[in-house]
Amino acid sequence: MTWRDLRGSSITTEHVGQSLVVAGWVARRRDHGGLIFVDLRDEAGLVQIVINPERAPAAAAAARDLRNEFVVQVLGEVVRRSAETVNPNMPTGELEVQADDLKVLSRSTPLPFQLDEEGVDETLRLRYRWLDLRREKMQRNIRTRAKLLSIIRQEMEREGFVDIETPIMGKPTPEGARDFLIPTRLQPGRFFALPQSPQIYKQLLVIAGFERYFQIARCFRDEDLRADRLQELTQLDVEMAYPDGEYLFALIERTVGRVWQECIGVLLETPFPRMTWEEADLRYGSDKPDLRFGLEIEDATELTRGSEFSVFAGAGAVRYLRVAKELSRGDISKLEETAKGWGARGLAYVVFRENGDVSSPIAKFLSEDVLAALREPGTTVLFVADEPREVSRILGFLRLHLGRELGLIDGTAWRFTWVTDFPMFKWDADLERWDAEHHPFTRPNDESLHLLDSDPGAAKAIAYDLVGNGIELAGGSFRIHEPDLQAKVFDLLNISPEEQRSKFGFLLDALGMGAPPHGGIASGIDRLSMALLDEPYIRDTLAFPKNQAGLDPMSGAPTDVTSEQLAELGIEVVAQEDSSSA
RNA sequence: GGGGGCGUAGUUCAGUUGGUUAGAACGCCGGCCUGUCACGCCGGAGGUCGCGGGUUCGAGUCCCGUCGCUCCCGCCA
Repeated sequence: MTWRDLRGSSITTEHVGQSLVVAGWVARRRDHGGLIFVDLRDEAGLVQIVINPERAPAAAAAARDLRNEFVVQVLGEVVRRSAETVNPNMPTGELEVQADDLKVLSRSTPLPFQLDEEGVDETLRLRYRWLDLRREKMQRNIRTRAKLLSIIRQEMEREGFVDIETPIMGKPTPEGARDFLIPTRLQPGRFFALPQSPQIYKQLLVIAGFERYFQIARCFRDEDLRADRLQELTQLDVEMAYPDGEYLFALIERTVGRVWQECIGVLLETPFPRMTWEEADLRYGSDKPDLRFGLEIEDATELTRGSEFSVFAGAGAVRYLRVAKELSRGDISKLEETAKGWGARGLAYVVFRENGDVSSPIAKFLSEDVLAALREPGTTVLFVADEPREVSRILGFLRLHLGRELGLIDGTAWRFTWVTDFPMFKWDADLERWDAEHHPFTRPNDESLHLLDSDPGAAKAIAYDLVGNGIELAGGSFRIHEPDLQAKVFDLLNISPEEQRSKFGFLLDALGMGAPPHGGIASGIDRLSMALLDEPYIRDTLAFPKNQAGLDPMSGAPTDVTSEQLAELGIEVVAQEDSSSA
């Protein structure tokens, strides 16, 4: 007799009556009615194996010692059980395999945690990641991520984008995040850096004549980790010559649309709506607005200009959120504390009661006209007054906070939007200089070119982000392709000509040798997976993540190295936090 | 760098105003039952209450310190 080998795939009703070889982990074993029942766990879930000692004495003997998580291989016939004997709540379904033979392929020690248990300590999960990954949710996450990557590659290749790898060991970058540095034996005392992004390489590739480039690139940043932040991340990197914004947006919309539909069966409405950065800032206090709920920011700067309330009268902007509810004093003072944590100086409020009363410590400073203009019975108005960007920032935080606290967010909705026309620069008040909002290679739009000299803060970039449910999922820009314009932007960013030469000389040289207009977009695959899977922890979109301290509990990396290794590299470790002997 | 939370059995947790021998569930080991499926029943093993110090007649519990994990702020062009 020939056996059909079904190891690695799953049994369906089509297999009824056939003899098969199946294999998997033993999830449970039960003895009953003289029979031995074994639930095998494989990719598809659980399959029940029944061993009758009279029919298969050898299999029964082999199954006697089975405990959890042995790997076994079973030869047997698939049977469908009669309807009246099937318990509708049965996890193993209506099919079972009647075993003729059973072989233990691999044994297991008792597991450090149970695979069906929720809330297991993350360090333990990471320490035994190979077990953690056997769990249904992790299987789904990792497999879905693979599908996402596959769809992205298909779409990019269909459009003629060429997949080109760029160096992992590169030049340390002066701007942006902290670099991971790599010493090298051949050049003691000198360091490579891991790339924070292939930004300059991709520009060079387009300048080199690869008019459409893409890469699924690994990027590294030596910054603190968060629930939604990694040090080592994966990014779809796209760049093209003669860029066309509409084309790029449509490309991303089509790709994201396919991903959502084929991975989770959600049909996204495209094209995605768009708003300018300024609009996002004014209405949502954020450059990544969560559009799953309203609660938009309203402006009262003009309305309160003549107010006797000095905080309002002297502020650069007075804006407010209107909550459709009469908040209590306690609620409001809690909100004020929270807002102060974000740097708010205070939180003025007016409660318009259903009965027409007005409760507010500042009402006496506001004219009847002002109150009449704001009046909406049964609502609470929360004001923040300060410089415009502060007001935006604080109300943006407050809006999200209230959205969560008041349960305004529709957890089933998918709301995507493009945010366009980012500012070129933001003012760093501490260092008293301009910083690039996006990065130093971003192109100002044509209308903003003349503002670079007169009013850099007002200059807008050809830069855009894709935001989904308040998460930044992609971002890109058109780049500067003229060396003189690039030098001018470097000047504005307070990078001296000498620094420009030493740090970016090769880019300036390349731009000076016939660089075509170019631009592109990049998308964080980890964040995209998070959004797609509705997974609050970015680490659970990855097979082998580091923990929040940047350590790998499984391998123990990073570790000490021998003094010989250090000597070869010409490195001396001066001060070492002594955590090993504690 | 700063703030919050957590740390008790292999795992997830409970543990009262400080009070005898620190408990439960699951897992593990042994036995029984016998078309079971979160099987059921009986029995058993398993603990430096993260670590150090203090207060007290007495500390899992209170205080101080410290370590680890986690969430947040800073930071992440």
